[in-house]
This record gives sequence, C-alpha cells and structure tokens, in this order.
Amino acid sequence: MSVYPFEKIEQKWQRYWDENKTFRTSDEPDRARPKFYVLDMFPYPSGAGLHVGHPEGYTATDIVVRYKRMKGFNVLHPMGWDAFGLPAENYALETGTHPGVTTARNIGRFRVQLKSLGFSYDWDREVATTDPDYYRWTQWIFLKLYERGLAYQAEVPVNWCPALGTVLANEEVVDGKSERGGHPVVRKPMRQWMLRITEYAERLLKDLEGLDWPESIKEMQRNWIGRSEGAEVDFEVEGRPGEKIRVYTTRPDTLFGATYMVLAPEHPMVDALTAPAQRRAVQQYREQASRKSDLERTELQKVKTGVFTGGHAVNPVNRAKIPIWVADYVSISYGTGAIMAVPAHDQRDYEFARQFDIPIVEVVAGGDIRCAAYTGDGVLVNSGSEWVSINGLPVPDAKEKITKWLEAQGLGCRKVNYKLRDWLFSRQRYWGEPFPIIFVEGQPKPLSANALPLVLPEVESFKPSGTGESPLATIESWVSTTDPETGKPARRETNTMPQWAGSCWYYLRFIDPKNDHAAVDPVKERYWMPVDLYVGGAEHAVLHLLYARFWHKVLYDAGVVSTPEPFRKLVNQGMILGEMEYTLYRDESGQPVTFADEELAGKIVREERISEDEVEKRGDVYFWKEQPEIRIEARSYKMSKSRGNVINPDEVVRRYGADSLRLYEMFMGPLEQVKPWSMKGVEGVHRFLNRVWRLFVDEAGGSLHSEVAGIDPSREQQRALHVAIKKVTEDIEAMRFNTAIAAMMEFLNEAQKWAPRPRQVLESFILLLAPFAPHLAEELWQRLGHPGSLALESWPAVNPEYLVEDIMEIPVQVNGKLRGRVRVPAEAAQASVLAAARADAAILPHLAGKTIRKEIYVPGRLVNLVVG
RNA sequence: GCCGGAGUGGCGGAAUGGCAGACGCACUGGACUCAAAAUCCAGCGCCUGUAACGGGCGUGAGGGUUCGACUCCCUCCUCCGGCACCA
Repeated sequence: MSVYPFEKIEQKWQRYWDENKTFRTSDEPDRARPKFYVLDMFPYPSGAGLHVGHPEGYTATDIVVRYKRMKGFNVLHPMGWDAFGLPAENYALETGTHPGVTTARNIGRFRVQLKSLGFSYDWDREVATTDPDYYRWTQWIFLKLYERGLAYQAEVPVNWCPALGTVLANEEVVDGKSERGGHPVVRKPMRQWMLRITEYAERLLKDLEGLDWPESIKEMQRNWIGRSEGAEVDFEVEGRPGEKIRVYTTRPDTLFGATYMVLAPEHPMVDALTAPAQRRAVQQYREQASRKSDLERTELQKVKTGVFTGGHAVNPVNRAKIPIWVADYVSISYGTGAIMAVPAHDQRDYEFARQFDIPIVEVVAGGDIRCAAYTGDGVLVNSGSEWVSINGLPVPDAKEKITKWLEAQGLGCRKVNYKLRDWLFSRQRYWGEPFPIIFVEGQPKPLSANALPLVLPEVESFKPSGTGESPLATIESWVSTTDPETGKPARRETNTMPQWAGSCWYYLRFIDPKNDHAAVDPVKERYWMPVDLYVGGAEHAVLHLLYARFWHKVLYDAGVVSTPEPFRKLVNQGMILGEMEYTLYRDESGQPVTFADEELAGKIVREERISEDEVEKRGDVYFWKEQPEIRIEARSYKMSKSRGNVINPDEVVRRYGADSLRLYEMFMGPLEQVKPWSMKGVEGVHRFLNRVWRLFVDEAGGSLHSEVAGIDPSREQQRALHVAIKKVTEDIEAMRFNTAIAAMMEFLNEAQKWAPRPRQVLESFILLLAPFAPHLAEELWQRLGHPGSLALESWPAVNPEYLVEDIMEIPVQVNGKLRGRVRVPAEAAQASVLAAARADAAILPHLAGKTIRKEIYVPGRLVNLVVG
C-alpha cells in the first residue's frame, strides 16, 4: 500500500515543468557554459504504445541530463519520432485509414506516455520525420548525395509477391513466402536507387578507432564492412587468346595449389566459356541458381553444387591448365565474381573438390590434406616453376613475393576488398520520403533545392499498383509533370526512401529544428556537435549507426557539418525480458515429464506454468517439489503478445508511479545487460520511495515531519551523506545507476534512525535523488520551503574530510585466510598495525609454534601474515 | 563454423588483485493489531561441531601465476547476442 500521493505529485510537477518550460534549451549557443548533447534513439510510434524497453534507455539519459544540468552544463536533450514506415502503411491497406492519421494518433499517444514519465526533454524541439518541414531536408541531403555521385540507379532483384501485387521487405518474407497470407515470393530485378556507401568503407572502418563505443558494436561494424587484403590475378582462357578471367584472392601465396576455377552463375563470361557439350547443363544450373534467394543459396550449404563448363584457364604462375566450373558458392557481388580454387587450403574449395573428384595439391606444409583443408600458417611447398618460385617461404613472405612478381609481370595487382555492399535506397511504398528526382526523356534530373519539399501527394487507395511500383505510380496527375527549367514533359520518381533515411540525420535537426533556410545552422552545429552520449538498443548496432555515420561523413565532406563522426559515446541498453517462468511439461496422457527428454524424443507435450514455490533447485537444475524426479524449465522469455508476458508501462505508472518505474528500471541491474522483469522488484523500490517520503513528511501527510530540524549534523551524519554523494556522483558518471540507487538506500537506512534529522543533510540527499525520482524530489524540495524547481540547483560536492574515520577496522589474514580483525587509529603506521595484528587474541593461536615468514600490510585495507 | 559477451545464494545483482554475497526481492521469526494489510525490529550461501563461540567448503569445471584470485593467464563446458560459402 502506498502512503505517498505519487499520482497527484507527478501530475503537478509535469504540469509545472511544461508551463514553466523548465527544460527549454536556449536557441543561441551559450559560450559561458560547457555543452552536453545527450540523445536517445527516437522511437517508431507504433500502435501498441510504449513498452518497458523504451523507458529504460530514456531514464538512463534523463538521469545523466538532469545531473549534468545541476553540474552547470548547457544541456541539449531532445525527442522526436521516426514516423515513416511499413506498419502504418499496412494498417492503411487493411482499414483505409491514411497513414498520416494513424501516425499522428500514435505520436500523440507516445508523447503523453513519455511526458507521464517525467523525462526532461526540450519539447520545443520535437521533430517527426514525416513532417514536410523535416523531410524537405532529408530530400535536400539526398540531392547532396546525388550531386556528389553517391546516388545512382541499378537493376536489383527485389522480393516480388505476385499474389499481393507488391514488393516485400526482407523482414516480410519468411521461408520464401509472404509473411501475410503465405503467398510465394520470387526474385525480380527492378530499377532501384543505390547509395555508394562502399566509397566510404575505408573511412567508416578507420574512424571507428577513436569512438567511445562498446567494443562489440565496433567489432560488428568491422565485420559488416569486412575489409580484406589480397590480390586480383588474371587467368588466360585456353583457346581464346587475349581473353582473361580476373579472380580475387586473399591467398595469392597458394596460386600453385589452384586446381580449378569457379565462376558465379551470373558471371558474364560463363556463356562464352561453355563448351557445346556442356551448354544444356550449364544453362539449367544457372536458371536454377537465379531462382534461389541469397538465403536459400547459403542455407543449402550442406552439399555444394556446380557444373563444369568444359572450358579451361591457364594458371599464370606455371601455365597449368585448370578446369573452369560454375557454382553458386561463389557470389557475383563479391570480388570479381570468380575465384581460383585451392582445395588444399580453403574449406569450401576442399568440400567442392571432394564432391567432384578434383585434385587437391598441397602448397603449404603443416596440415594433413587427406583429412581436411589446412588454412593455417606454414612453409610453401610445390610452389615453383621455371618462371617463379616461392618454395620454402613462410606464408606472409610468400604472399609478398608472389604479389610483387604478378605486378611486375602485369598479371595481377594488390587489391583491398570489402564485404560491405552499396545501400539499396528505394522502396516501392507510399509512406516514405518522395525522391526529389524527375525523369526528362528518360534521364534522371534532380529538382532544385528551392523546389523542396516535394510533398507526398494524397492518394485514393493505398493498394499496391500491381506492377511492383509504389502506389504513387497510380497517381497520374502527380507522376506526370514538367521540367521547371525547360518546360519539357517529365515524370516523377515513384519510389520512396527507406525508413533509415529520416533517422540518418535527426540528431542534426534537433540542434536547429525550426530553421527553414538550412538543415542546421552552422554556428549552432559547431557549438553542439558531436553528440556526447547516444543511448539505444543494440538492434541498431550495424545498420542505423553505419548509415548515419555514412551520411554524416558525406555532409562533412560537403561542409555542412564540422565533425567527421556524429556520436562520440554510444551505450546500448540491454533488453528487458518478461518475468521468470517455471514450466512443467506433461505428455499426451497428462503425465508430467522431464522437458529435456521429451524435446529429444520429439513427442507432443503440454506446457503448464507453475509458481516459484512449487520448484526446488538442486545443483544447476530445477525440480518439481511434488515429484522431485521431474525437471522443470526455468527461464524468462522475450516479451511478446503471443506469450502474454508483456508489461505495460502505463499500468506500472498507475499502480506505483513514474518515479517507481524509473527507479526500478535503473535498479534491475547494469544498463547494458539483458534482465528479467519482476513486479516484486518494482514494489521494492516503491517501498524505498515511501520511506523517503516518511523521512520528510509526517503521518498525516500534510506538513514537514517534526523531526526535520535546522540543527548541525553530527560527524557520523555528515559521513553517511558524503559517502552517498561520492558514490552517487561516481556512479552516474560511469552510468552505474543500480549501485547509485543502492548507495541512496544505504543512506536512507542510516537516516531513518536519526531523530532529530538535520535539514541540511536531508536537503543534499534530495538533490542526489532528484535525477532518479524527479517528481518526488521536487515535491519534497518545495515542502522544505524552496520556491520553484530544483532542476538548476548545484549538485552536492563531496567533502573528503567527512569520509575518513577516526578508527579503522583492519581484517587480519594468516596465510591468506581471514582469522580476525584489529581496530587501530586511522593514522596508525604500518609497524603499529602489524604489531596489533600479531598481538590480537584471535590471531595468536594461529601463530603458535610457527615462524612469521612475511608480513603484508595494504594500508587501510588488510594485513596478511605468512607463517610456516 | 567464426566473432563478441556472460556464468557469483532461492531470485535480480555487488565486489575488477586485498573482509565474497553491498543493495533489493523472496523466505523465517518477533513487535504492533481483535485480526489482516501496511509498518518496524531481527535472521537469512552450504556443511559441521557448539556454552560463550568456532571449524571446513564455496564465485561454471580443471590447471597455473601470487603472500593473497570472483578478479590475471591457459584448457574445457554451458548460455546469450551477432555473422555465416565474402574467396
């Protein structure tokens, strides 16, 4: 049961902050104060409303922001909406409701929910990616990309669903069928816009080094970019003088071990190389491959497939003739689309060679190629010819020598490759930013910047056009236009931009959200950038963060922004799982069974939720108390509607208040970690807030508690306070919110014993609590007699003088085992501490009859006596 | 398969070379109450002996470094996340 009127207090202060614009950040840069820009990943305003994962990161940043404000920083902390996207469009398809209507409704709900949690955003800076005043500048940035040759068109396969008459996003395709309806999906090439992110691959890779990001995220980006060093080598084609096949390899040292060559099925030279006898087989194979999606190609990896073309290539190092195969384990989009296959030293080539009985020649000693490919280091063997030899060299030297030789002979060259592909930047959808492009006589032409925004037109129906084009293609009056320069007839681009576009630069717009002359004012940009702290989910580890970095670098090159990287420090909050669940399994006859056995047997089992006290743990395993031989599955699951374990933050706020929700989410454990929800845990922190309330307010709830007095605090009281100040300050700086809260709980446990309670100490404590539970803190601050908000009060400073104790208790170990403790004055010297330890009653028996061989004293921490 | 991260009481977690289990939850006992809830007080890793009070074991497993290891090094196991024919 609650004693403190959190509902009244929270509404009161939310209204106060709103009306007084307490958290408004001035439009003009404030050079007198250091700036601090804290950004949350803005949400997609879904119809389901906020889930408990949102407030996790948002509370963390809010604590940092409120703390920094009190520390005297000029803080920027904005919020907005990533509002384009598929769900609204799909909803429009089902109900006929305009996505703009749905989006506005959802934004309204999200805003109310976020405000109800007391986050200190500057709401005057709110932006939505769907607002024409916003996407005008998204389109403008696209023009910058286009001008710089970074946007181009290409024919690219899409997921085409004939039954739905539309193109589907990858996540809408499940096992080759449409997610909605289960209709077959095929791959069909369509004209698309691409962004040349590959041009920035090297910089995107290199600039990761200087970022204060989690190592795992940097590593994921590095893997995604996938830089490799190697060589391109030209192979002549036998019987076709002058024609060459270029391959890419990271192992030029193994050239002498190349026993065949593989071309991707889509390789342009396949036809020319195919011998008449093989033509049928090759054609059939290529057709088959073209129908497979990338996923199928890789998922059927158990058995490698391929077909011999009948043609041969000539190995440039020894003039050996090797057969040319076509196989789909080689991809056209990486390297040159052709490889030299060295089965002895490449796992994939090894499998293929085994499959088709192709010779395997060892060229690096160290493995046993009869059993497996050897990819390790070693010394080169079998690697000489009358033209060149690398025998006897270790792998790195062999690479170097052969590459130099190839370059000198004009047969090849050093080459760096990336796994990163260009970014497919168009979608055949309505609810996205229109491209500021028209086609005049079939040629693309950018609109001029002052023609922006190109507003999304109203449309009769959100049904797909049926041709695979976006619904925009059906609005002839919009598509058909004239070139404003020449007056010639023109047609508009009907593709729209992907959802990533708007989120690629929103952090810049927050700096200057109302500017209608520029995306962002350069003076303000230089003041605020880079973002000092960016918090969001790890699901955006690669795509959003890589795309945003790419755009940022383009804008940097274009002189629009002043920093090469947008986000200085990045933190990922961990997912919040549902409550712990204990599951008992029963077979068809209702008999309880141990879940692991039944899973293996593949039998049908029925799940039954049971409560925690029906379960007992033995070792690492949980058992059912009723039948102790039956094992129970104990784990927590991702929250999902279907599992019915979703926690609604509104409900938590209603029952315990926003401060309790905030505090609980921070108290659960380290921010970055995955952790299960526990309603009991919410009650725990709620009790803590109640106790804080009762420290200040009497039973009747009206006035200040009579024990709160303007007296001088004792040394012990000062000490309790300053220990808390130190811990909370350090923990906020390091974003260890769970231990900061624990420190405040420890303080409260002490302070509850005090009567009377010195007001000065209590006031400092309220300031410590304020970033975590701002509503309660504001209310108590006011009741202590302060007019207005505490948001800009100074953060309490630690006085180290209060941290030292007069007497310290030093644990004493004998041979590393704790045997007692001695109490000595704080300033005691090593010799006297050791003497006290040796003389201690608890220690003496352990020293009896033994010699002290070594004495260790860690000042203020511990004594260890080594005896023998 | 490869790359990251993590394994600590009944549960969430704390301690990053120096007293393992802070803080919270759950649980047990007590106070208050006609009673219950709330609140307050006390206890709470496991085993073991006991009169006060000890002793042994213990941070996924095994080994190593050190006066001393949850913490550092090596090998292995399990779980989570990401990538997966990238030549």
